[in-house]
Amino acid sequence: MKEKRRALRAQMTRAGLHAAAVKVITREGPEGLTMDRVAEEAGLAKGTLYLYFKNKQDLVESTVQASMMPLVEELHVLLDGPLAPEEKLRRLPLVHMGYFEKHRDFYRILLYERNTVQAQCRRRKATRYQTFLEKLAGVIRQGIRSGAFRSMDADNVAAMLAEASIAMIHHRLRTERPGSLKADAALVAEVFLKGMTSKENRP
Amino acid sequence: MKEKRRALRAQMTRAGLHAAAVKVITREGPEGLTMDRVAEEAGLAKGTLYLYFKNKQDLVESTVQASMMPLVEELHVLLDGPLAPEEKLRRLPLVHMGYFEKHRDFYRILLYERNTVQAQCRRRKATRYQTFLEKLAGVIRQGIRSGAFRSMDADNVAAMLAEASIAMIHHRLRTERPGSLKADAALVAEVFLKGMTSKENRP
Amino acid sequence: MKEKRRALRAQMTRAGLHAAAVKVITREGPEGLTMDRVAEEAGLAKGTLYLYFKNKQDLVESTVQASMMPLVEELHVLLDGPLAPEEKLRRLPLVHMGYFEKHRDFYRILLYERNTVQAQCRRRKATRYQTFLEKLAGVIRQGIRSGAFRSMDADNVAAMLAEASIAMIHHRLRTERPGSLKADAALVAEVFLKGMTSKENRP
Amino acid sequence: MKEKRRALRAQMTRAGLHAAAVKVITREGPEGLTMDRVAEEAGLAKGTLYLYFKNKQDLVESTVQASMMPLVEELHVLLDGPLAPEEKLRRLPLVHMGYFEKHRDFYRILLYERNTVQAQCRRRKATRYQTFLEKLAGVIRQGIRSGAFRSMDADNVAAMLAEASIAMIHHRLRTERPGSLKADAALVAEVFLKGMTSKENRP
DNA sequence: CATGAATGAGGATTCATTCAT
DNA sequence: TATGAATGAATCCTCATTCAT
Repeated sequence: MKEKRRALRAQMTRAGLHAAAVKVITREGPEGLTMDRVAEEAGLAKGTLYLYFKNKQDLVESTVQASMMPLVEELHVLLDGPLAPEEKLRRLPLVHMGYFEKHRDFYRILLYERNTVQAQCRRRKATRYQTFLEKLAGVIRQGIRSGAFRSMDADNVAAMLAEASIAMIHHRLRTERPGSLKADAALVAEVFLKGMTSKENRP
Repeated sequence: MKEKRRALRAQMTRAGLHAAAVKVITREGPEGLTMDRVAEEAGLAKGTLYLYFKNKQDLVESTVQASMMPLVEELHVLLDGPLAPEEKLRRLPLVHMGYFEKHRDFYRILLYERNTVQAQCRRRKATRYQTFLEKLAGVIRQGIRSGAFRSMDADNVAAMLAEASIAMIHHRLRTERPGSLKADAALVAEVFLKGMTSKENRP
Repeated sequence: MKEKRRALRAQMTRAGLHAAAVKVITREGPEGLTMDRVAEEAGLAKGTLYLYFKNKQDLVESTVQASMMPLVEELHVLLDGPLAPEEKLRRLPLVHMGYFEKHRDFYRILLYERNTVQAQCRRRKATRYQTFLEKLAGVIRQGIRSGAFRSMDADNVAAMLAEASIAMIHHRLRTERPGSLKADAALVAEVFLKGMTSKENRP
Repeated sequence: MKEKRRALRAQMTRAGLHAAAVKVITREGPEGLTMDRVAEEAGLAKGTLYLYFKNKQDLVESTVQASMMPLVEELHVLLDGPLAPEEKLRRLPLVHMGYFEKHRDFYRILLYERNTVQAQCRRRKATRYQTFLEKLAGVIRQGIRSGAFRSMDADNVAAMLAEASIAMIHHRLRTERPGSLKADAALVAEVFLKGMTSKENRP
């Protein structure tokens, strides 16, 4: 009973600290993410952070994880689902872009993670992003086998598609009054689907 | 006369410092870029750096500028050239990717810039990258007007294309033995060209 | 009645905390002695420690006191006993060394105390160790008066003897398979007894 | 030329920092040795310390080394010299004690080192103190072989002798008006020499 | 022009101690 | 009594920047 209460409260504080970290990164950039500022943003003392996170690294990883998990979940549900590969790819950009449309703050986190990826690549520690890319490549390979797409390097195309979506998100966030989200997502989907289809392109 | 001599020598020292900064970023990562290390790498005293650059920021910006200028030059030559829009886009990825294939060190700089860009975006300071994107969008608009491409948001597609190229570069750098550069560049070009052509794909 | 019960329970808790502190010092070294760790080792909450000890310093001093009291007791019994001075000194090392042979953990405490003593010396607060040394010096003086020992500075010899015993303890603890405790204690006793006897060694 | 100047000045600054560290340890105890205080004592900024020492540990080790080297030198000269073992032991306490009589501040350093020894023992890293003890044990073994001393565990006696000297130093430092240094040193020497001789003790 | 010693603000982390429950 | 969340001072260390030579 009491255990649960306590665990619950701890989880809430952790969530609050995640939120504070996101705000700080959004406001000050990744370099500006200091324990002091997170604590201040959260209205707690510096030392308190260390009751909830072992490290700065722990705080950061935990924040990234918490921010991205729902998206990753959605993406995996889509990619693992029963739809045809074409349909999966068609819907992917909307899911991807929609998430950051809802949670604009998380875009900075996404970039933050992408950079961290560089460093971790050396240590060969698989990141969520890489896992996602591999699954996406798998779907593309399916599409190739099924004849929906022409033969090509699936890993490369997967990376291209993902980055194109992110580019769109970036562009929308920087634009004063971006157009319809659906339209933009559809653009990404169409370009890639058309670009990947096999047959009758050269009559 | 003497003025020129001096100016020339200064330019050479600056170039040497740019190179040193690139080496340091490549070796130690962006976080590891310190004035100390750049000075050591260049074989100069720490204080000397401040004779050539006002700031660390100045050094960094100048280094990025110097690293990217040749590429930007090439890209502008291509985009401003006499070729048809389709042909320009077809050649773009090879130019883009080829540059980083030759100067692998500069890829880290590219990423470094992309991050820094975020901060500068707020100050509404146009970056080279944005200028490039706009020019690329212009070419795409031409293609749309000429009927080569179907109607779509040129700015968005420009960003997608650029980021897709960068994704390919990234992927190649991380892969042990990447395939042929030409093939990969062709993949990007084909996907986008096909993806952008107008109707006649759906009969 | 109830008063006594309570006081008894309090004493037991204090004893448990002493034991916990000893364990922590033994395991983590003097620097590693933190209130957190003592609490954890004792299975109590951090705050609870402050119900039993005013301070960290209080806890430490109390622990040292508790660890050394039995030894001090034994030593005083020996020194205050009815034996002849020579016999007292002969038995001293075995008592001294035997205690730490039985309670190896307490050796760390002994060292810990010896350091802390430095600081307290200034405050002229007599320590148990000093009291013991003075009593030992008294016994030596007796021996000198009785003609068993030759004339010399009793305080100095007392300190020498005590430290020599500790050195032996230290040496034994660091040695993989130390020899017989009795033999080592006898060595200390003999060296000092011979060294202190009066003339008749040079015929 | 200039190199030498610079190196010389650096050495002087290092020496000054050693002195500052010694002062701080003497004044505040080993726990009180902080980089801040050393810097303040030396009249330098915190950061400056790190131009001369990699670490706090580096500063400490370097300080201990610098403080103890002359003594260690003297001791080794004595023990490696041509004298008979008895004579070496007879002179040892005076050398040992005389050093700290001249450099009273270094006594705290000696204790500091002795403690650190504990920690390093586990890492089996031989310390100067241990090296000294081993050499001393060697001399004692010589004396045993030559028949000057009776048979006994040389390592143990070496430790006893060394610690007895230190005990005397300690005692002298704590006493308001200690007696003659020579007399005290002679006391240590006599007790041990007599205590170690072989022959005619039991007539 | 060049140097490099010195600075000091800033950042991560630990830990004794308090206090509301 | 007992708890444990919260605190904030203290500590080690880094690094951009300045300035006297």
